Amino acid sequence: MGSRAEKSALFEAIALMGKAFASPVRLELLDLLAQAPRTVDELARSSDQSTANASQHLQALHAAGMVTRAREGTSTRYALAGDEVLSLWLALRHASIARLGDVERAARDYLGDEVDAIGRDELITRLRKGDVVLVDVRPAEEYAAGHIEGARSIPIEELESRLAELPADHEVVAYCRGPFCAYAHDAVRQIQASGRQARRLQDGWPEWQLAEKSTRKRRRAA
Amino acid sequence: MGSRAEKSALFEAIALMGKAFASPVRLELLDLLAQAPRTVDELARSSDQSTANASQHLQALHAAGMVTRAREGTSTRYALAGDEVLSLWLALRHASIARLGDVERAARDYLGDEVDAIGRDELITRLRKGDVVLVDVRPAEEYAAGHIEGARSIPIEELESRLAELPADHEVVAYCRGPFCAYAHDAVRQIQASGRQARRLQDGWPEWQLAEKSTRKRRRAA
DNA sequence: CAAGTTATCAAGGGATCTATTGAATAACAA
DNA sequence: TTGTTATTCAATAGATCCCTTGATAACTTG
Repeated sequence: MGSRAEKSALFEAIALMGKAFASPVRLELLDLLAQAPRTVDELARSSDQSTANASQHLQALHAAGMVTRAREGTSTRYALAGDEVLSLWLALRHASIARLGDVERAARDYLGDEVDAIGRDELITRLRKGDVVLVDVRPAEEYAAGHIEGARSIPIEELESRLAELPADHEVVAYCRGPFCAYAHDAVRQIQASGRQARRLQDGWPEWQLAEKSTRKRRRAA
Repeated sequence: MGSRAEKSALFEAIALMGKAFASPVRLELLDLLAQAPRTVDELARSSDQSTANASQHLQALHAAGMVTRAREGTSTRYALAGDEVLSLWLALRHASIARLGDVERAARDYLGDEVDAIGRDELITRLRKGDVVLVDVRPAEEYAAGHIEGARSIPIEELESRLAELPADHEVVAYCRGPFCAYAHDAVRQIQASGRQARRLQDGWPEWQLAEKSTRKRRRAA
């Protein structure tokens, strides 16, 4: 007990999970799974990987305990293994933004010009007052897998043809997968171009969902 | 904007930090730095690595933005780069405990039999009532670098000879580096063997410190 | 049962990572 | 200056990781 060998074994066991974060492909798969469970094929297509490669990386994530796997007839559906994993991924993203300038630079390149954002707290009070319309611009399946209460689904590809559904006299808030997802940025630009007021929610569905759970827990404790 | 190349660049930038978690040696170095800043030589000795190897890993951590480096005369002192990094490390440890059975098994092997633990909330109320004595059993330098308010320092190596300093009529709570540190476990066993009541604090100094900061922030916001 | 999907397996070349060794450098003290 | 200590650099061999390719397995549907 307390020997070097046993201490090393401990850190090696943790590094097994750490290794899972060492590949950009796996990170992208995790990011997709943070929205909704998906099959290998869907994940491979969304991340521009060959099926075999996506499958291999998913197996690595599975071995690291980060995703669960469920057979569904002819296909296999992978999902994040739990909230610990989600918050770990969000913590990595957060820390990398804070510490690596390249991440912010890469994000700017990918997202284009910054658009006005609104924070969680402000959105909650505005929603309570009823003077904003909240729009989920992710694909319909992701909305179906979970969304912010009170949001309506208008996938980004349908937005242009459904602009008329949005009120002209209220501000519109759009949200999507998270701070690195281009959908909400695009949506805000489109909505603003139509003469309406619009902002994007600072975070996306995964962050919102985690925040909900932790405030609920804190309230229960108090 | 929004192209595959730019999206890949984004995930590659994040993976730069993710790669830092892929090696057990680097994790151990991080764990040591979570207690207090240290020089290369100290880190190498504490982690049973050659100086050159420790230096190389520290440089990798530095490139990943996870540690800062400061020259101090003839030596170089490394420190965690910020709270985001600390909470990221704690999140990894937490998720690995939750998801990888091997981690818990390895921890049990390293720590020996479980001893009674006390949580943060209970400790706070007991401290307020003044009916427990809180002991920091880490090395004196780590106590000096930061400790729980109201704790007294009795490094584990000195504990046996200083048992008399502990009151027999109050419960003693010992804490150390964290849930994977053997010091508090050992301390509780020693104190109990001397006929006193003792428990270990569930978490260690790093967790406590982060929790302090986040409750303070929440209170400021409210 | 045959054909078609979907996912995994197996093997290999190329890239990357790791620890070791020994030399080089920087700061300081005598 | 010369020696001492603390750290980094450079080179290297061995291990591991990554993606591709082609075959295989599991299951569904016609």
